[in-house]
Amino acid sequence: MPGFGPPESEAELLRRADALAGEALRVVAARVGMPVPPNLRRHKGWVGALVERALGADAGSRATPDFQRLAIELKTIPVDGRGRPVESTFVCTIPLSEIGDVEWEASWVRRKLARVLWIPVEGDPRIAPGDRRLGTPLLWSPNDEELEALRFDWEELSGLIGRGGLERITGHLGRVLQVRPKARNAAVRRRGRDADGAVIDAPPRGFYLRARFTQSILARHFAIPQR
DNA sequence: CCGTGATCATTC
DNA sequence: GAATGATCACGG
Repeated sequence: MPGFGPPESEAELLRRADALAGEALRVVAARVGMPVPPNLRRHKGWVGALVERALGADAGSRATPDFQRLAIELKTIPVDGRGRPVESTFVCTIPLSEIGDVEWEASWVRRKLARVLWIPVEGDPRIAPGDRRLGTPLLWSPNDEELEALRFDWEELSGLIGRGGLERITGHLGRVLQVRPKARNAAVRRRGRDADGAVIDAPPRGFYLRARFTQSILARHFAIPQR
C-alpha cells in the first residue's frame, strides 16, 4: 500500500510502484487526498506530483533526486495507446552563468539520470485525468550507449552556453538531449553571459530528453513497436 | 523568487 | 503530425 513515508529501500519503492500499475489516477488521488482536475491545462504537473506523493518522494522542489536517500529520480512519462512517449521529459534547469565550468560527471544531468524510476501513464489528452491509468514501472540506469549519447550532447550544449553561445541555442540542437525555455513565461530573465563574457539577461533554460530517446529506453525493456 | 512537476499551443 | 518555444501551479 503506497503513500506513507519515504521508501527505505529500492525494493520497497519498487513494490509500491508495482502496486500502482493499472490503477486509474482518480483512485490514487483519492488514496492520497488530492483533488482531481477536470483537465491538465492549469495543472500540468499534477500527474507527477500525485505519483510523487503516492510513492513517498521526499525531495519537494529541491534540485536533487526525488528519493534523496535512494538517489533515485522519479519521472512519470505520458504515453500513447502503443506505449510510446508523447512528450519530451524535463531533466533540470541550467545554471547559465556556471555551466561552462561544470564537468559532465558532476553535472545534474549525469547525476539525476544515473537512476530513474520511469512510470508510464496514459497521456492521450482525450482521456480525462482521473481516468488515465498508470503503467508498469521501470527502474532504469543508462547503458554505455545511452550514457555516451547523453554525454556527447551535454558537452556540446553546455560547452556552447559556456562559450557565450546561449543566443545560438535552439531546441533543434542535440540528438537525445535538448535545451528549451523553462520559465513562468517568456518575459522571465536570468543572468547569463555572452561570447565576450559580458553579463546578459536571458530566458531560463532547461535540459530535456527527446521523446525518441525515452522511447528507446521503454522499447529496450518493454515490447513496444518502434514505429 | 527559483526549481520541479510537466503539458499546451503555435509553428514547422 | 511532430517538434519547438511558451506556459501554468506549487513548495520552499
